[in-house]
Amino acid sequence: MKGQPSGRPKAPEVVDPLQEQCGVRAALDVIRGRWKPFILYELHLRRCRYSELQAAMPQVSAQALSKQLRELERDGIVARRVTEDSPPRTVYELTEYGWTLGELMDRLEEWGNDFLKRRG
Amino acid sequence: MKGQPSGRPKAPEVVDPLQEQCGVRAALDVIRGRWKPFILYELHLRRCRYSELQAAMPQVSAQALSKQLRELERDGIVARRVTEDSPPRTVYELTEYGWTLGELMDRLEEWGNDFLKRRG
DNA sequence: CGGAATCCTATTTGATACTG
DNA sequence: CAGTATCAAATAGGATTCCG
Repeated sequence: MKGQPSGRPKAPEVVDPLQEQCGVRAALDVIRGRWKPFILYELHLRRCRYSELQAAMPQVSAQALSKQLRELERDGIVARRVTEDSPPRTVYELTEYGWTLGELMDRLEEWGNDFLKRRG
Repeated sequence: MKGQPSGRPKAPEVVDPLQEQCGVRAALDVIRGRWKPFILYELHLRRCRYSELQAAMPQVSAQALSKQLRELERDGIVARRVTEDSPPRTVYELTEYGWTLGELMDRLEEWGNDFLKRRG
């Protein structure tokens, strides 16, 4: 999450350092965006061009896709690469660090699927 | 650097990204709230009364705490129990199912702490 | 004490249009 | 193709107040 707790205009801001340094929060912030799990899923299957990602997720708007990709880039999960071919192509792929999310995503999916089953 | 990606996600066979039945999304929705990780952390240490949770998280408002607790209740993670004592006390505790989140939370924390270290 | 109701702000997401 | 700009809508979270 960006910066400080934002909704406290009047009170003097005391930010609990433990809170900002919380690993769980940090991890959630990285993967939390609405489309990020899907982006990660697609990119774990193959490198993708922007338009391929759009095609794989027809419901995401261009703007939303851009934003989530930039955030994933900023966080070192995804790399944007322009190929040397002609015509050059923009491709997105997981960074090496991005691949370390794999196990975590597996757990999330595992727990989440069980949750969905229980909830019916 | 690390060698080859060690945690390569096992590709779930067929995932329709359009479907809202995505396990990852479901899991994230359960734990995503701003205070939920902290609530889960506190409750994994001990049963807590409402006011104890407030004391443990001085920055959360009563309204926000209520809301997150109700959501966790709805999702079967947390149980609200009123004791038979006099005066009666309201206590919150993890359900049995709630405890199954433990491993997932550990992974999140682990990855997140590494992320924070890298980011400096 | 343990909340619910109300109101308000900030962040997130989406829709649409436009550009190199 | 690969985005950006702009605006509108939805949502999350906080502050304050009030109640049993």
